[in-house]
Amino acid sequence: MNIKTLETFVWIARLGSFRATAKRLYASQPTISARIVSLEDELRTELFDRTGRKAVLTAKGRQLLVYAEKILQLHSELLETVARPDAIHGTIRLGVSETIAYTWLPRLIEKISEAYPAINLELDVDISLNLAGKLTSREIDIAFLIGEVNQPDFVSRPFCRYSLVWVASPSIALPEQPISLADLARIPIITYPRRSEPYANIRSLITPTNHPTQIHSSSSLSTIIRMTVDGLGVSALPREILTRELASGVLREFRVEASLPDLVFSTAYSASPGAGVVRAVAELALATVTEDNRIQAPTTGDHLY
Amino acid sequence: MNIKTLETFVWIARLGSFRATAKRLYASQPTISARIVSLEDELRTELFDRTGRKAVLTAKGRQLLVYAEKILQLHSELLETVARPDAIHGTIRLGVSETIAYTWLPRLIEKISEAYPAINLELDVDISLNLAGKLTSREIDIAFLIGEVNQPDFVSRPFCRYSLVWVASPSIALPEQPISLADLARIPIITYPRRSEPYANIRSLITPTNHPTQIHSSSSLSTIIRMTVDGLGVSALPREILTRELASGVLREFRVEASLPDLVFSTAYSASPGAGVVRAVAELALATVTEDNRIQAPTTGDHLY
DNA sequence: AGAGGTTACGGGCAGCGTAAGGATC
DNA sequence: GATCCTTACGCTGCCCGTAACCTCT
Repeated sequence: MNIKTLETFVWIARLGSFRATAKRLYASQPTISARIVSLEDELRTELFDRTGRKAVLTAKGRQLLVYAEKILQLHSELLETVARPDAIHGTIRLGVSETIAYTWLPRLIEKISEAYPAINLELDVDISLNLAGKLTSREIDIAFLIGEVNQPDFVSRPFCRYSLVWVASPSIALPEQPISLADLARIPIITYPRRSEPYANIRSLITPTNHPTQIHSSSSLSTIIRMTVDGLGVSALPREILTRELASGVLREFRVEASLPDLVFSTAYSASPGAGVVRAVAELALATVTEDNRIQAPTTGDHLY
Repeated sequence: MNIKTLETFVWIARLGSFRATAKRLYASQPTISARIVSLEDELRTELFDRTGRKAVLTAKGRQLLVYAEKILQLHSELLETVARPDAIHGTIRLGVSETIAYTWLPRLIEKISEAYPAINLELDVDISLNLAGKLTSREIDIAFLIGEVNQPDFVSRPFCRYSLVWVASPSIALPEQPISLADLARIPIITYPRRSEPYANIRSLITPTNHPTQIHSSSSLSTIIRMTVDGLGVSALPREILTRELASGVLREFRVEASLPDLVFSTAYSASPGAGVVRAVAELALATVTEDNRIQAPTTGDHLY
């Protein structure tokens, strides 16, 4: 019995599937089978019922799960405590919403590589709704997303807030004074994808005007910015991702009578034990934000993508 | 990192020696070295200071020890709980005083092989004083001995009691009535080794008579019996080891005015974690005694040695 | 010199991936 | 038939023991 085998066992218990575990642990499916067989041989007990679509724990398997999770928990605590940071290795799957990717993600990644040079990061940029789904299906280990993940077994903590500013190309004539919602509704709006919180906020903002406003949405922030710069519409975005465009004058800020709610981002990750490194990364993320005590623009003006 | 490596680490910490650990774990000394080197490489930390006569833990090593012992503890609990009994394997070093070896040790061994067929037993028959020493130096895992082991980190529980009967060869003329201590002191006495509790008890029994009694002692119970049968002296032994001799009439019981204290045996083993199987064997030993609710003679009249 | 740990090296076996073979829905 | 796990098999790499070497007391 070794720790790798116990980890395999725990992941099968979590995912209900040998195949998914193989993918999760970057191994072939027969390898996963072999590990469990060896564990079952050693304990002379069947651990999973493989008939049926999902691998389901037997009674003995449930007993083992308790111990295995405790051992994995201790093991990862051990690594955090006694290992020198560069000895902590492995792959962490990071799910981030694009706004994060545009702002302080580069700094976070820098911090992570600095603190844990041997950790491999896998980035998955997606909208928050999908990130939450990927988190619960354990396709990613930790997410930085809009809103909170209100699932049992998941830790979710708000950690930064962006207020949105309305911007438009100078080619669109707009007054210095705040414009009314009715006026806003007559201009095409480019924003985050449908099924995202900002989209819903804008939708509910202009719905009362009863105007059939054109709303373009894109899952790519750089596309939103590009379209706005090209004068295809106006958009409401965090000021932090627009530093270059506002400085060079290709975009101009304008004001609207009604205000949009801020975007509140949280970090979320599985609360189940054995994910000490993930928790450490979450702490690092929080520290990265709080050390400046406020949100800053990325150190470089260049976008990530 | 695997459990075997952690176990190796813990044993070096306990014994202060790579070499002793190699012996303890039935491996070569370079193998032990290699395991620790690999652990140190993985954690990128030095765990032992090898200069000097003893291997001594570094600060990081002490941190690791805490986790390693917890993990080993969980691992052995896991084996006890979820493994089918015949899957529990390994070697247990059993230290027993000869009286135990003569009486219910065969039944205990039978019970152990029955409950845990894959466990290897290593027997070490010695006098109780030496057993206590071997226990603290971890040469044996569990001991069944006279008296208690009053050491920190050791569990010690009394579990059976033998009263001693005086026996002599019929060739020695002795009255039916109890004889006085003065009379007893005139006969050579054959008993347990010096530095043993029974020897001390007999010594203090006859010292008041001020008679220069001949006391023969032997570390071999069968020799004591043989000498007594041959009429070289009388002896005080548990009735349970004399069933054959008393039945065949080669020994006869006689009474003495003063009485000797009973021999109280206890089981003792290390209280430090990671020795779950040892504890299980201790429980089994207690059960073996208490199920009959009294001490019995061995099922077979034949002696072990 | 002797006790104790490290280095060097060759052999065996455990564990891996690929490919083919059931079983269940 | 699709999905999922098991079996078969060849290969790689790790881990072990032996032997020689180094380093303190």
